[in-house]
Amino acid sequence: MRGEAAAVILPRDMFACSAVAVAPALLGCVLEHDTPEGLVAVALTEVEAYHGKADPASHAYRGQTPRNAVMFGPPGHAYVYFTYGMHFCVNLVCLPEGTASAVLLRAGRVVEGEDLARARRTAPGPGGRDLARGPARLCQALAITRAQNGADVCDPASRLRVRWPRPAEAGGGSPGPAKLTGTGPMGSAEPAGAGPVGPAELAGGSISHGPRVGVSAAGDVPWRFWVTGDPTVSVYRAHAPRRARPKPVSARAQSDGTIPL
DNA sequence: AGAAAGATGCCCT
DNA sequence: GGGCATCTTTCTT
Repeated sequence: MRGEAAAVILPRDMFACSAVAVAPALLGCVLEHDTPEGLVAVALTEVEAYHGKADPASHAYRGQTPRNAVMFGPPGHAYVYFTYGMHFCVNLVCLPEGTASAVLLRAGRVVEGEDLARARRTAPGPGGRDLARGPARLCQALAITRAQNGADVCDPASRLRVRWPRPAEAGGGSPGPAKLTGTGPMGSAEPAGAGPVGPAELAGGSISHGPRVGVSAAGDVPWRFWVTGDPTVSVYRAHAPRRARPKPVSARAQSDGTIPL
């Protein structure tokens, strides 16, 4: 394949706005992870914005900790966290160092390395639709783990990076990153549309938005964005607290069940 | 030190 | 639709 255009990595400016503005612009952009096994790339179809210390649902709400430190760092880096004892999820950090805005990548359509993605996924659904549907599945398909926490996705030399889609991947004309608009005041939530323009919009696709999935706080804020009608978008699920695991018969019970008088 | 909840996914009924 | 796997972080004694 000679003459294939070099990948257009997203400029760091793309992440200069708040997550609420950046999130819709990321729809259609391609996240790719180059590993010794091969390369897998997904075009993002569903994302969620988390607005740092002002957002009760954000990991950063209660301030900086060792876990969420990357969120407080410079924009354009990946914040990867481990949850439920078995899953990884990946965010892209927005706003300058010191703030903690980030976009959770919830789903994508595999556009490259589908066989490898399928091999990594234990239970891929029909047609590959489920290969990267859901934040943990997306990480599994791309082999994103703790090792990628802090990775600079704006560095062309990075194994984990985000690029503009190629024309065939965008489903139409895809001229490259549009001029950035609304790189305005930071630290406050801006209405969607005030930020960068993304591939999904430029390709004429429609973007939907609604409440975020599985969050217990600020469930009314419509900060989830997805490509309207795309089959790879995950199903909405409201936050449902799991019942506490049945405790031992008594906290004072001994291993054989005896309870001291 | 201990516990409770978690930005989930899978399997079962 | 509901239970469960499984471990880390963070908040409460």
